[in-house]
Amino acid sequence: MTRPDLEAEIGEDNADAPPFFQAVYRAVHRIPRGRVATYGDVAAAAGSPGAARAVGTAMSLNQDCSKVPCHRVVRADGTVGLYGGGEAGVARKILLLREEGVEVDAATRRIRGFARLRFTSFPEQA
DNA sequence: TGTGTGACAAAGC
DNA sequence: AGCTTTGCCACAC
Repeated sequence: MTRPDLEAEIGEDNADAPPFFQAVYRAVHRIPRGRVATYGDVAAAAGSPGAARAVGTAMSLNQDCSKVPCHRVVRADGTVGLYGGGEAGVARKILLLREEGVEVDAATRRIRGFARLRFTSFPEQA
């Protein structure tokens, strides 16, 4: 993949990130609107099953939210998890999800119909 | 090389 | 249904 292609996919700034982070960003880029994936799902798609924690680190350093919709990456227990900016960030994450039709319980922060909305069929990487 | 750091996860209680 | 270990991984220093 050429650099311009990479920049178009994950953003110019993200194109300088370490290899694993780039793989993560490319995977997250593929999560369809209105669907969600867990940190573990993304780790597996990026080629490192079990690296869920490292995915969280990658998300926290994401430089281009328009190309890498990290609000669609949630916890395996069905709760939305964290987001940059502390509590206000989490509120923003919930809002973004709601805008694409993903309903989140305000009290428990659990995604309604999580199993149904969970996206795992990432295309196999070239 | 070794250590510390998390937007996690599964198991134990 | 919750809270607390314990294990995990890639990365930065």
